Order: sequence, then structure tokens, then C-alpha cells
Amino acid sequence: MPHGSTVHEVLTAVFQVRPAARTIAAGDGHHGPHACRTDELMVLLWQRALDPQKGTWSLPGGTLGDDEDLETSARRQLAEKVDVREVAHLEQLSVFSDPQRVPGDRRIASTYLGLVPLPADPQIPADTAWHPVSALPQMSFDHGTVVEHARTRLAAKLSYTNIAFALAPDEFTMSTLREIYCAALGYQVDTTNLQRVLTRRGVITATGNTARSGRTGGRPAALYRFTDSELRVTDEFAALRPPV
Amino acid sequence: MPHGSTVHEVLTAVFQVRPAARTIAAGDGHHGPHACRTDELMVLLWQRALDPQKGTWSLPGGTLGDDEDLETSARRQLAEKVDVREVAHLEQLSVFSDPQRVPGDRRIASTYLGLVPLPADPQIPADTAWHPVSALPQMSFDHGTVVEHARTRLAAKLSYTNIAFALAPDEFTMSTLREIYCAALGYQVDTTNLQRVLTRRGVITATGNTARSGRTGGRPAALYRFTDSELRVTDEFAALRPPV
DNA sequence: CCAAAAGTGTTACGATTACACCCATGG
DNA sequence: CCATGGGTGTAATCGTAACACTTTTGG
Repeated sequence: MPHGSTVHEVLTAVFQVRPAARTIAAGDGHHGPHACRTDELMVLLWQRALDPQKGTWSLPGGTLGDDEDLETSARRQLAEKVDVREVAHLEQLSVFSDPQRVPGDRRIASTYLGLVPLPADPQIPADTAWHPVSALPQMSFDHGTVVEHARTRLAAKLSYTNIAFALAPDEFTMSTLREIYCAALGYQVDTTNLQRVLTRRGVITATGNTARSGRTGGRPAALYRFTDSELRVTDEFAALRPPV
Repeated sequence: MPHGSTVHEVLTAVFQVRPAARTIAAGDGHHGPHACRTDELMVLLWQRALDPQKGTWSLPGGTLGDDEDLETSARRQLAEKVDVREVAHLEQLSVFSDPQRVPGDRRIASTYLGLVPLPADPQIPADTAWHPVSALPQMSFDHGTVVEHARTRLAAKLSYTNIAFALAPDEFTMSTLREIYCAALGYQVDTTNLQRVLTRRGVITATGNTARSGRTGGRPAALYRFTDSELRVTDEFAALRPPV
């Protein structure tokens, strides 16, 4: 065999919608009536302290163990290495198998998309940080491509599945849910229509409870929850639907 | 290490729409005006001559080589082992990584969906045969699950991409295309609407040529071709479309 | 009473489906 | 000239987008 060993690794793009930690220039105090600015979709990365590619940012992950399957491995890596346990949804993306994708021994990477719901704020190690998906730092190897795939997959599934359950808190107002969709999709979403679409499809259910109004007044919002806490396809066919 | 070696294998579910080779009871000579009966979606399988699971049917594939990536490997296996080279589209499905999925040394399987267009009729080895996806034989290991995933993926993508280019001949009539969609989806599709949907989306283009009418008469059909010969998403968002 | 936030209703539009009807060809 | 398959047109439907308007709260 011309090669040394081949190992199989797992890489996970962990996403969460989080308050944007940007330094806002003071004076720009006005928000449009539907501004999607406060929250942003972020991805969890750690910075390499050693070569190769010292200083670049990597996805959490590691080598697949002999007795675990990929999903188990992904969950283990997240728990052990970045202390993240609140992953509400984990799904496989594609495999990166180019023999030259990393220097040294061959590493075949199976990649995952992981979603962490809103209230969680895991303690993460010092070399680890959340980065806005819209402004990634210098990424290691092909990890930037993985994040891009993950973002694309998430945006697509927001449109025809209930996948947002894994980004939202247990109970939420429509405004909060709208923030989440805006952050994840990267464009404005109308609250009214969001409510109607998700209700029609049975994705969300009103709990009957209401939130208190904020300090600035305003009518108290009704609270909703996701009907299921597991991925469900709600609009399978864009066209050529099966006959009733 | 408690284990022997771990190998990475590639398995491909190769689909083609083919005439159903069923023994039809004579006398049932009538077809409904839109019968989707003549053609059927079939998958290429080979029968194991040795244990484990001797006699069961397997997907074509094999071990990943040291210097090739997964897609290259899949193409190589199909060319070498079942002599199939006319694969117009190949895409990754999921990875099967359960340590116990096959007896003996661990095998991690990356699975693929491959599509062969209509006019092709590759010479296949003696232990190999096309089987209707709707009536699979006794399958080896988890290969039945792979076929099921592949079928689901194909059906979904028929609805929002141009993936049918990889099942259709270069030039075709709408009737032929309808046969293909019916076979792949497993339910009736209206020719008129199929034409309109695909034309509106720019998926198919009229070539200007016409086919000759059959022996029984009938108006000659216009010929079409797919605009692209590579996968393209034509209807990304079922809902929550980005604002214009 | 005013601003702010939430909820409701209405309209318009786009895409798809279903189906009736007209056209061209071979026997 | 008639059966057969192909093509065109139209109406009904469904779901979503856009937006104006009403309701409820805090100051």
C-alpha cells in the first residue's frame, strides 16, 4: 500500500441563532419596523494552535471510534471537545473524500449539520467561539465549504420542513420565531405569513399562554410551540404532486 | 485496538426506466388512456454466490481505493464490475456506519444514486440483473434501505430539479417523458401539465423536430431535449421565498 | 392619548391542476 | 372517415405574498 493509514473523521457545523455581538456605531438608534438585525446565525469554531494551518478556524469533530457510528461520534465529539450537549437536531451532509484534502495521512470526513436551540448558551472552551455565518474567519482546509453546505441545507429545509423546532425555544412568540427565520435565511420574513404557513401545515400550535408586553408597551403576544420535536417534511412536492 | 481493519466501501443504487419484463396474462390487451404500465423504474443488482448471505442480492460497489475519491470509485466499480459506463448523474446519499452492519471487519458504506438514461442498455454480467424497485428480491445486509433512500431522493428531486435529464434520451416526445416520470414517481402524471411546468421553468426546450407517428396513426409528436445536462435546482423554495 | 407591538382581514398574484376541445396522421 | 395519439385553451383551485387596519398594552 502506498499510503499510511486512512482515518475516518466527523465534522459538525453547529448552528445557533444568537445576538449579533457587533460593535454598533452609536447614533444609529432606529430600527425599521421589520428589522432582522439583532440576531444572527452563528457557527461554532475552534482556532488551531498548531500547524498545519495554525491560526485558522476549524469545525469541531474528530476521529471516528471503532465501536461507534457516525452520529454517536458527532455527539460525543461535541460533548467532549466543546462541551455542547444541547443539540436538538443532527443530520448528515456529504462526505469529503479527496485524498489530498488534508496534508499527511488520508482523512475521510463525514460532515454533519447540528442545531442548538435558542435559550441554550453552552460553556465553551477558550479556543472556541461563535462566528457569524455571514462573516467567516480564515477557515481550515475545506471546512468553509462544509459551513456553506450546511447553511444551504438549513435554508432549504426551513422552507419545506419543521426544522426550525431545533433552533427555537420550547415556547415562543411569533416575533421571536420571525427573528429566527430571518437570521437563518438571511432575509426579511413577514410575521403574518409565517404564522399562517406554519399553522396551516400544523407545524406550530398555540399554547394558549401569552407573553408579557415589553417595557415600551405593546399588546402581549400569544405563545406557540412546535407540534413535533423531530424532523418532519411538511411540503414534499413543489410540483407534480401525487393525485388525491 | 479491539478491531481488525476498517474499510470504506462505496455502494451505488443504479436506476433506469426500463420496459417491465413481466409475464402478462394474455387477453388483457387494453390500456387505459394514461396507463403507466409499460415501463418501470429498475435497479441494478448482483446475486451473491458465496456467504455471507449467499443468494441475496447486493448493490454494485466495492472498496474505496487509496488514491481515489468516492465518486471516482463509484464510477470505477460500475465500469469494472458491471460494465456500466452510461451513468448520466451520480449523487451522494447517506453513509451507513453501524459497526455491526456487516459481519467480519468493519465496513463503512458511502452510498450513491446513479441514473442511466433510456436508450442505453449496458451488457451486464451473468450474476447481475435489473429488478423493479417496486418488487425487490431478498436484499443483502442494509442494501434494501439504500434502494429505498435512493428512490425517495429521486422522487423528491423530480419535483424541484431537472434530474430527469439523466433518465431521458437526448431527444424525446412528451409521451416518452411522461412514461419516465410515471415510472420513477409511481403514479400518473398528466402530459399537458408536465409539459407546461417544465417549459415554464426552462427545463426542457423544443428542438423543432418531430417524431413519426406510430403504426396506429396519430399526430406526429414534437421532440424536446433537456436544456441542461447537469443537475439544476429549478424550484428551491416551497414557501418563504426571498423577496424580489 | 400616543407610541409600540400584536393580531386580523382583504386583495392580488402566481403556479398548478383538471378537463374539454381541436389537430394531424395511418389505415 | 374514423380511431388514435398529440397539442391547445380555459376555468377552477390552491397557497402564498403584500399590505392596510384593528386591538391591546405601557408610559
